[in-house]
Amino acid sequence: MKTYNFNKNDNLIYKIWILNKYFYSNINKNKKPYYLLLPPPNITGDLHIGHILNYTILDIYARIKRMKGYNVCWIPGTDHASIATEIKIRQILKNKNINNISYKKFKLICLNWSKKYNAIIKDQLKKIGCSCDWGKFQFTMGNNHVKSVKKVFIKLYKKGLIYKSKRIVNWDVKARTTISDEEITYKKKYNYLYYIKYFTLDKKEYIIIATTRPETIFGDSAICVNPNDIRYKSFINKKVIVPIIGRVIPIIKDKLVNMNIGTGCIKITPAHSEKDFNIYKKHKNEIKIINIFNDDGTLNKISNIYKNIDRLLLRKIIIKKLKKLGYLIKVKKKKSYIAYSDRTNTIIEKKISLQWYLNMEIFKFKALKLIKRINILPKKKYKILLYKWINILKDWNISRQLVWGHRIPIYYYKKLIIPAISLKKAIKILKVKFKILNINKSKIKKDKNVLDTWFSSWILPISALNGINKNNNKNFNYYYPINLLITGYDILFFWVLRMIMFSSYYINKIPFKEIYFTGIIRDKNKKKLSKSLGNYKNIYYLLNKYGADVLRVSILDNNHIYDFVIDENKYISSRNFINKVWNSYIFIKKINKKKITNIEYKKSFIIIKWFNNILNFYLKKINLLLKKKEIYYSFITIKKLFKKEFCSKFLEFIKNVNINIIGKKKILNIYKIILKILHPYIPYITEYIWIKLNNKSNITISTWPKINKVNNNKKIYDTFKLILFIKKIKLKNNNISIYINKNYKIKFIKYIYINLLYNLSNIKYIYFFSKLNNINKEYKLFIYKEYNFYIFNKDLLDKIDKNKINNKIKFYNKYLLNIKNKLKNKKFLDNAPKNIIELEIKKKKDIEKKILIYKKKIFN
RNA sequence: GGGUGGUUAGCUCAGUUGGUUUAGAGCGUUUGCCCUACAAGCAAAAAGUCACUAGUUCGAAUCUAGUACCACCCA
Repeated sequence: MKTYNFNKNDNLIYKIWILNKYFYSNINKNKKPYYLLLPPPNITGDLHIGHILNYTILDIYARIKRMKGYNVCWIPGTDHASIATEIKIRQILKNKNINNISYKKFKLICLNWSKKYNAIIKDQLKKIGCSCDWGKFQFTMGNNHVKSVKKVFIKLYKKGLIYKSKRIVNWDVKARTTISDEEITYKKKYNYLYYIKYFTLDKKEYIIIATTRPETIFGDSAICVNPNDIRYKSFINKKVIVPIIGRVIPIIKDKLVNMNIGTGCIKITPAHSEKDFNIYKKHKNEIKIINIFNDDGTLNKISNIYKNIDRLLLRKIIIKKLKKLGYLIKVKKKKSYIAYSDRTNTIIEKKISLQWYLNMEIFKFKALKLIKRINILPKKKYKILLYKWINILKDWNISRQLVWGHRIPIYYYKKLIIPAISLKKAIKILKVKFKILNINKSKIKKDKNVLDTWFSSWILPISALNGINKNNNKNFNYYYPINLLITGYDILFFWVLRMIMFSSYYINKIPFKEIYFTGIIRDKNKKKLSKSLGNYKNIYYLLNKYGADVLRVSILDNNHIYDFVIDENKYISSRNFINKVWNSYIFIKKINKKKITNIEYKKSFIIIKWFNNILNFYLKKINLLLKKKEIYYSFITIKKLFKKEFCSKFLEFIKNVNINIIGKKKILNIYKIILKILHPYIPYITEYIWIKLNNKSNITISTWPKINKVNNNKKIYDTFKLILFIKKIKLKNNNISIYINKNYKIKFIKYIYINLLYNLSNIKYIYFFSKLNNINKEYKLFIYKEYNFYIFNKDLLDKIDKNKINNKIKFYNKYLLNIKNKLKNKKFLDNAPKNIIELEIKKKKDIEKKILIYKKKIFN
């Protein structure tokens, strides 16, 4: 078979790995632990190529470390993603025209959804080859995790860090919940500023306010001006009438009002603006809070005839009416930034609301102390960013008005607030602590809010080892902290920073020793891959079309430190690469063992020795790159080793000589080393070939190749350099004779090397000369570094276009002039290092010779 | 408005301490080859004002500043 059949093999191979428990990890004091955590994907849908980027790089590290003898424990998991999942499910229900669903039923639907997608995600992770310990799988709504989250909440609550407070929050009218500041995107949009008249009680005077939101007049509590504003001094403490609704409100003064924006005079709606709310707090005695919205963004009872009309529609109605009644005097177009919800892409409303908050000060303090110990890769910029982020952190709104998520473990009984892990515990506390004996169970009420998703994922590094339910358990002490966390920089704030804060506070330890940030895969328009845009291909589609190894190569073949794009070309070139790996196996298998002469044996032996040197060189380079965590460069190097060195050179040479049993064994050893190096990057095909080669054990548990001690034989090195050069300039079927300067003859004096030269580069004759004059003018001069040699080949040179040669001569003349000027420059000669000057002189000589050759070509 | 990153061949990008780079690779294009691993292959060719301007330096794709465009993050 000429192409590799991944569909048949990949599943089978994964089964072999699982059956042999290769990825299973338990405490082994003789081995160094290597703890990895899979950044849990959301269960909102299946995985896309963006996830695969992180997981592939993680897998490479897991496999290399395993091969290097570490006890690798890679814990996989998924995130229940409370808000994202809930929105998704509600949307699906809405499309099916299912409304008014009960709490219990909805929760059940969510649970079934999570079961379905947990299974899909697990399957996809396995299909791309992730070597996770599946026995340790973590779902953020799993039993162990739910317990841990509750425990953490209660502990923080008891310490007084969690509190309830009425504040202005971001309200997503579609999802009907609060969302955090981080879940908001500001979009540049044109907006209109409306200038509206507010008359005083006697209707003789009026004041003009400018607002972008005329529909909020129902919530107007006051008009506010800056106390230093001369224009409005006479108005202060007077009263005005709100247009249309006729409510009387006071005019107050506050320094928070900017005199230069609009008319310098604003209306105050404290329930729906953070700034207004701040002003309200200072004037509590003078004004009231009026909430005008329902949870879905329609107007409430207070608006009377306008109730249940959406706010955006109402705006149009109100503007019309204001215009008709003569209140609206001016409309101004204005560019502004409008807040949209990341979750539902709807305009965010500000709303006053009672929410749970977590005081972050102690977390910030503890994290800043320990963050220095974390090694941040690949760029230092993220470290600066982390500090910056920590410092601007406000108290965290941790409650969400959703169904799907961790219910806040707080129970209310009459006026008592009881933090408890379960109803049973709450009753016990009531009985024991508060000594209430006749408890009316139906009057115990649980808090209706759920916790922000990140409140459950920030404890994951600890809770995945059950370190919260059983602190200092054996597993936890052995594995913690994570050795290397790999994740996209986009969740730096949401997740990474919070894990650092939690671990620092809770156990006074860093959660991970090292963090490696990757870029993000984008589409051709440089947009993030997202489910709502649908700008990516399904993973199953790609797996079926190309297979896991091709997918991995397509990802690895980009510098993933930055954001990048994968186009169809990448998949095709990666497929070609995998195919070549497969065909290298077929070729190796077909090598015939023959009985051969001593000279033939020596020839094959030299080729093998030469390649072992190359292999060592590459292995050193790859080890160094891996140590520096330069994963992209390591892959590029490995690809080059396989394609350019192993296939194009080594295997091509092998074709030209006969091989005996010993030779084949040595070739197989080389091939096995190549496969081992390739294995972490393309695990499936390498394992398949490994099995086909009749190895007793699997490549997954083989050891990483060591650098062999091979004598650096200059003679071999020089011979192959020359062979490769001749191959480069020689076209097939051209009769080439080569003349080598006698001074260098000594290098090839041994028959065996001469023989190899003939054999591998297909030269007809090799002559040695001592002086240039001795050579027939028919021969054309080529220069190869330190060797002077001539090649006889009329056809080759006749083909060369004279114009092109002229151009080349021009180019080299210009270049030569540069070098000559450089060498004339005293400053250069004084300042530049000796070797650089020597190099320039050498360059000059080389180019002069080249020009001479080209000139000869033309005039001959 | 503030910050970060980018601009190198038709496309996607490398270029790791300024000098072993006379700017490279893959894909695409053109040419020649089905020679018993691979046509998803091999061999070769064409293709570039390194965005622009100034500066530092003996020497700049590389360092500094500014400009333009693109993208992302934050408010």
